[in-house]
Amino acid sequence: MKNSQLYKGSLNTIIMKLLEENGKMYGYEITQKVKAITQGELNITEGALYPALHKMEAEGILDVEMEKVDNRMRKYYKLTEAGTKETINRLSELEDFIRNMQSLVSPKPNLEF
Amino acid sequence: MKNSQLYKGSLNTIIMKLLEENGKMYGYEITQKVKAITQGELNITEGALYPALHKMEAEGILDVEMEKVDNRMRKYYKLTEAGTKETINRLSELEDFIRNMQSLVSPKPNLEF
DNA sequence: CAAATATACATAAGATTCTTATACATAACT
DNA sequence: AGTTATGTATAAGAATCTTATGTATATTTG
Repeated sequence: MKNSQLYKGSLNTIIMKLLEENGKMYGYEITQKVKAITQGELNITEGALYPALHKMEAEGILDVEMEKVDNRMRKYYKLTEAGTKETINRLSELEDFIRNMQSLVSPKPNLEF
Repeated sequence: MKNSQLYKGSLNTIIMKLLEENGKMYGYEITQKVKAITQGELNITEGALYPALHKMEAEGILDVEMEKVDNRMRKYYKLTEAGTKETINRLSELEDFIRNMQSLVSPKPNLEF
């Protein structure tokens, strides 16, 4: 994804959130969207992306729909019903994660005194 | 660490930040501190912690100091000079990471219109 | 007082996730 | 004609973590 190890473990959540927002997307589109949103800071590699998509499909999180555009094949992915539910959990976990990390790096002043 | 995959890759940053803040700490103390700060949400396992500490020591990020307390051994870790510099980078990366993740999950409204 | 829990460190096997490299194919640009 | 962009795919290896186990002392609890 980039040099920072921190993104490890966040790819599925990112994909699910983008699909929740955009209905359906294809792999290459996801990489470009993420690059655009993060202003080039986060580049998802194909070696990480495609296995992740395949796994989520196998798990019943995603559905696939093939489409031929400009003589090139596209595989559109969208969330299944179970995937939509799981996305809610993932986003909630992400909020907790961010909150916990912020607590760790910028501890609140002790309000008891 | 917990059930959420999101913490994967953040352990070293957490350790470094705690050591920057507290001067020196030993392994068990780190696990308890993290548990307290996150109100029990994040539990660092020994299987993750000790190899991480040993690796950072080997990389010159941490220094070790043994101490015997109550007839039990403690290994205190503290940041080396190089470790202190690296901590600044890591914390900066963490800020970027959190900012990017927030952009991805809660995209800002387009201000061009 | 015996058993369980807390304190304290350590490692090994396996799972998961990612990087790096490679592969194939078409379209567009230079 | 060659490079870049678009588009998907996989395989080998690295890195990080989980789970399980091991050792040892101190404290609490039934």
